[in-house]
Amino acid sequence: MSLGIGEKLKRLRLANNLTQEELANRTGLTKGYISQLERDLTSPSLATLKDILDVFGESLADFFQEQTREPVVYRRSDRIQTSDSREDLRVELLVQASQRRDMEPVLLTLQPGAETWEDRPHQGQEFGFVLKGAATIQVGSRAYRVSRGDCFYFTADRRHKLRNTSDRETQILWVVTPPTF
DNA sequence: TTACTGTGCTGCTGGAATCG
DNA sequence: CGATTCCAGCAGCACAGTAA
Repeated sequence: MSLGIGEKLKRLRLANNLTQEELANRTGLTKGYISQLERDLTSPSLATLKDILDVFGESLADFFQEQTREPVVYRRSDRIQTSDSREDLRVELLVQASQRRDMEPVLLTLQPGAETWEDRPHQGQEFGFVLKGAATIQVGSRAYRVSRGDCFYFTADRRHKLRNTSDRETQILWVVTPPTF
């Protein structure tokens, strides 16, 4: 969630212990106009915005970079279930889509006997950590059994898939790079 | 193509009203 | 009573329409 220009300007002003009137005096604007800006009832020209930011010692670049900075924390409620999900297999994106991502962390929840789709060879690597349960991961012609606390890491240049071979629900934190979801 | 005119939009002002 | 909001209005600019 990014703040609007008005809210951001208000925070800057309050952080600098200025009233709207004081800021107006320093920028050569009027206090009424400052009020409108802070409530997003109007938007400043580039020159005016620069004048205001000069008072706070902040550049236009810093101001807008802050506006578009991506979140650091992703909550449980932010998770998105992908269309790959089925009744016996849940695939949840832990981090919302972004153009700048280099990896894709996913939470896989497999019911007993459930199997993922078979992934074709592709560039990049895959990493998984078994949070609970146990499973068999097949990479190329070989199969490896992993259980809670184990992890796996392989180059994705061979066909690979995962199957819950235990009689309990199995949950795996899976990180794919580059993102494919 | 150029010049003129009307219109609408936007950034901003200034002072009165309201709020806490 | 200081801080903030409201609001009518002004200036400048872009743009479309029209006449020459």
